Amino acid sequence: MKLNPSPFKETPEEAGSLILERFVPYRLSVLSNTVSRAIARIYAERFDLTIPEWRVMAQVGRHGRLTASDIIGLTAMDKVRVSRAVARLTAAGRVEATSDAADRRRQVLALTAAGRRIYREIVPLALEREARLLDALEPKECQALDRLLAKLQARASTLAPHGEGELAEPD
Amino acid sequence: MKLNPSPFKETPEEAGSLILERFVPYRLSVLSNTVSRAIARIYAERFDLTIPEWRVMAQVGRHGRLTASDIIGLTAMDKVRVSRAVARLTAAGRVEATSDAADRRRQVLALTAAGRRIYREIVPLALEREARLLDALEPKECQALDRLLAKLQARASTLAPHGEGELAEPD
DNA sequence: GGATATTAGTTTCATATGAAACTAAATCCA
DNA sequence: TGGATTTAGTTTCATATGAAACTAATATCC
Repeated sequence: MKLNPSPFKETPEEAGSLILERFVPYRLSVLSNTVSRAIARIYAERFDLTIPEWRVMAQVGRHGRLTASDIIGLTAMDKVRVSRAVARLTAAGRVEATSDAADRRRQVLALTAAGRRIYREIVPLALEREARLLDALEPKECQALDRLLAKLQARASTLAPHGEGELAEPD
Repeated sequence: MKLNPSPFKETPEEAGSLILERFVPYRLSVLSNTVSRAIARIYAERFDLTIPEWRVMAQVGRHGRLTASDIIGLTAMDKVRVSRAVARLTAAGRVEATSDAADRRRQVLALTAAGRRIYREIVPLALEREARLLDALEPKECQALDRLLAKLQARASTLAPHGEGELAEPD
């Protein structure tokens, strides 16, 4: 299969040379980290929440009762990260874990009243941040972004070791 | 200023609710990490290089003689990360650091012969991975991606604590 | 000239990460 | 039934990270 040359290095001098600032994996990494940092700050400062914890709360807040395994499937995080996030959330009284009577290996998770309160507070803030980011784009560009992210994720998952995935650092 | 509502949650039931899988910061994070993982594997397995080291080599390989400060400006990495990457690269004999006679706080970095050899080997592999990723897109979409990444990065930098930036983890 | 403030880069320290090993509970299957 | 395998989740351990403190050299200001 002939690969589509990147449109970013069309000029002849650039063919075969690598300019990091135009290298898409690098750009994605820097962008993702800039955005994450901005959002993580809200979670951390106002709610003492890490990103893994936020993801757990987002899923439990939306879906109701979930097990850790469900969350692993829903959040692209590995089980160690989920386990630790859940441990911290339960310690903080934001999530309650009750062991499933039908299968006592499983813990069914649900937000506590305090957890729900925080959830209701965070969601608008998170949406507002996202809106502020997307506000840099025209509505059509937003739709294009949606499609591009989906296509790239699908492709990237086939290139990755395991499938899709999350890790701590980037290029 | 009225914020443009995200086009991904137009349906009324979704307004004000947050679906993580559609949340752009989350999607960016997962995509970036999937891509990074796939590329980092090449660097690590074949060359025993970390991503920070790869970035340093990419910049020194392209620009010739640079100081650590130059690299900080060019790579969105903080000085600790650059310092460690450079230390490992010099220990491995891939980069040579000579202290600048004019300002002896500075170390001027350059690839050694071994470093250049590796650099020439990696660049095509990295470009090939990028091409394989972008090959999921139409040429027009590639151009759109280029523009979207630029716009989003510009906006994100204004939302972030410091400016643009890199960190270890994401949402 | 010489005290003070900056700048380049390194080290320390506390925290986050994930692969691999582990524990406990189900499930398989003979 | 009862041993072997799988699955849910936790713990261990080695590594990566970055804020803050630090060192050394230069620039500034009087």
